[in-house]
Amino acid sequence: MELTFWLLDPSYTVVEGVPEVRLWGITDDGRRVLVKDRGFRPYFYVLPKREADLSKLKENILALSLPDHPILSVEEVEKKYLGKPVKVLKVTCQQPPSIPTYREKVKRLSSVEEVLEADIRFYIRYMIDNQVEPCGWHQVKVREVPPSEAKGFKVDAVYEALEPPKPLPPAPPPKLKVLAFDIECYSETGTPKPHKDPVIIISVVTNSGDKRHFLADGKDDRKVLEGFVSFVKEFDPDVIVGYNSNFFDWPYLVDRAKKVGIKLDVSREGTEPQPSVYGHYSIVGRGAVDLYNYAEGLTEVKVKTLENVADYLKVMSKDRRTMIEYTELYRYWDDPSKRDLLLKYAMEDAESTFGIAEKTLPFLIQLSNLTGLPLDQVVAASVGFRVEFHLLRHAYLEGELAPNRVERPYSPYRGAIVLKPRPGIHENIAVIDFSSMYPHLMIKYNIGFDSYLPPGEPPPDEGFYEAPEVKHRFKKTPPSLYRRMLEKLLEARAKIREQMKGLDPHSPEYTILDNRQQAVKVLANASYGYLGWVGARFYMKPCAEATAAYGRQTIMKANQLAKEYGLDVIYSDTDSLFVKYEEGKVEEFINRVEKEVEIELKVDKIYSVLFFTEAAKKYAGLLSDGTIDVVGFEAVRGDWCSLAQEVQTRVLELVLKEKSVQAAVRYVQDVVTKLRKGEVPLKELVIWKTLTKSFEEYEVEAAHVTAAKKLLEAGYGLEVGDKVGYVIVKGPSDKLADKAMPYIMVKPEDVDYEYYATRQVVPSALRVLRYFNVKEDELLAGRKQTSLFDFT
DNA sequence: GCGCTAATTATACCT
DNA sequence: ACAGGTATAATTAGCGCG
Repeated sequence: MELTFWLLDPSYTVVEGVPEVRLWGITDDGRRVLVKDRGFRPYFYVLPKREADLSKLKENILALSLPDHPILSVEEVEKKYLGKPVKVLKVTCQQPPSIPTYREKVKRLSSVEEVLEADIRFYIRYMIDNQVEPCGWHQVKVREVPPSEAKGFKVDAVYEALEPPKPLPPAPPPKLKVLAFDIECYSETGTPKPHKDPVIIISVVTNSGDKRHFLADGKDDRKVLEGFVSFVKEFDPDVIVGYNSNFFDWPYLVDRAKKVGIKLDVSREGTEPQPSVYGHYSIVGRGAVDLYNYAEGLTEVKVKTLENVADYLKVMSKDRRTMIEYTELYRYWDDPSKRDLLLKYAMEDAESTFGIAEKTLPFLIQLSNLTGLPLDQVVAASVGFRVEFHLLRHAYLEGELAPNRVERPYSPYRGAIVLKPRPGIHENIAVIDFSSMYPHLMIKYNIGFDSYLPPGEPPPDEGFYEAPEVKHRFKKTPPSLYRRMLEKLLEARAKIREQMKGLDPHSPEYTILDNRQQAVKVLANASYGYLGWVGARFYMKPCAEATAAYGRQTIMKANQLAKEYGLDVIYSDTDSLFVKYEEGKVEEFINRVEKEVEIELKVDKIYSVLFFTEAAKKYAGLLSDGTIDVVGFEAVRGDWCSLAQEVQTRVLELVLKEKSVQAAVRYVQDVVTKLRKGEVPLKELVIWKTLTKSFEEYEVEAAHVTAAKKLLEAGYGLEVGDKVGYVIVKGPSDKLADKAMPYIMVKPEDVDYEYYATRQVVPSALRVLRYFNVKEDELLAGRKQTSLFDFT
């Protein structure tokens, strides 16, 4: 029979010595199913040395075969390696776990140059080779496995694939069952530890409208764990989402369940959550998604707490949230009069998580489908790996072998051009930029690891492109794999955007397409950086270096033409030009540049008023709708206290919009006065900085590090990558590092308000106001003198 | 040892 | 673990100095 299903989660196992790929999915009629395929075998490639005798090598490899998990075959196949045709041996084995062993043995054979693609996970290999796509629809010929033989699989039906599934054209995903959860633990001393601290609450929200708590019995958490497990089994979610669940909830639940003797068998094959690739927890048959991974990509949110992210995504407003300090949680559990509040708080966490999932899953589903990484993995994988898996799919289709991942020393190269801005206020400025400059340059000059012509190699008849300055050469034909891949991505995006035009922006069709085009954009934009990443399989520095060099040439050309057209360039960074907007001239200029460099150029924004300091990468501009863009300034940097950010934002508003330096000065003076009187909430004085390495690795004493040490002493778990919130207090010495206190330990009377006045508020205001002759003294003096002139 | 500047370290931003 | 370019603050090293 034929079955149509949408692939949610791939896994595999070895049954009776045979590898079995397991495709967990949802059918077009809404049944949860498992499709098993025992027809696929793991393999790797052997690149022989040039002088090697292939038939001899074949024999030598086969001689390594062990009876328990044999080598099934060694065939000679034609492939390409970095664009060059090669004869390689494909070594097919019986069992995936034997691959690493055979790889090591084969590698040591004298006539072997390299072993390739031995480290690609079995079910990923299966999907690549059969063009099976995660989060995509497929059709497959199957035989149903009788229910009596399918016990232990928590699905509506189990099938055996008679041949590999075939992908179907893109269509909307099925209705997925989504469950969001969050746990609270009981700890009187800092971060809870699973060996001693129980789970007291698990709150759950589902998209069937269910919201409920599971509670511990006092400090006995057996009931809460059991309740949760049986609820998961009963609701049977396709996707389970948490927030920081990879680092907290799942490992904690697993440890706790073990400790109290409860089986956390929440997967669709009755197994526990397992730690897996990219630091994520996998639950077989479901998509376990940690939305913190998604939040890591939101650069606009500086401190990525659940509350902040939910607020930013308009899922749950921050000022309407029930907040309880982590240190206080246990008191709320112990005190019957406060417990309801704790339950409310816990539920709001689950609701926020659920809300974020609703908004982000459609995009993540598209990203999974496009890259070929399973949903749970694609969320956890970094940008580099997303690009890489997408690339692996292309490489396979074109017969290109994937190089091995090797450790390389960091090796930087020259990048883009940034011009110094013209400081001060400007009016009517257009920001013109090249669309997707790097991808288009790579296409135009056929850049790629397979088209690269190393020094000394004779050029082909068809000719080559030679990059400026760096002189790297690339064959003009055939089109590089990178070029074809990027063309596909850019075409796909253009097509999607065309389709979107006819649709209502609020319709589900529109949303799906929008998510798809965003996913495509992510990949296209990261493709240039990937080639210069020393961790990349397809690392090829000359490609990245040449692309950057062409980029410099292109923007320089545009700058030169702007001058010829009488356009005043005020600033330029990488692929953008800020020019005085003169309508006719700008259009003519754009046409000319497009003709010369063959890359689309467009007016991105027009600022009615724009402000620059002497510094590059910082500006603030007023748009016609009255909004102000702030770029690069302290106001958008997460390592300044929010009071200083607020002050700078307001100052920019007063200067750009109200055009009143005087009002800005008065405003700052008022804030300074208030600050000195202690009338500013402590919260606004917290400075957040990331702990980027372990304590021992720091070479100097930094404020956030000393604050972090104090947190650690008090029992709080802190890890590399965490943000430390501290406040500067009147300290034992003048050294700032000695005066930094974790904000949760600070009393308002301890605060060093002079620090905030002289090192936070006034500097951030002065960054702008000093261009209008405002002096530090004036701002610090409080409101006395009336000031100065306006620039208008 | 003191007071200064220059160099180094550390972070977060922009395209 | 996508890239390089840039700004900025704070700490530390280095230097002159009876």
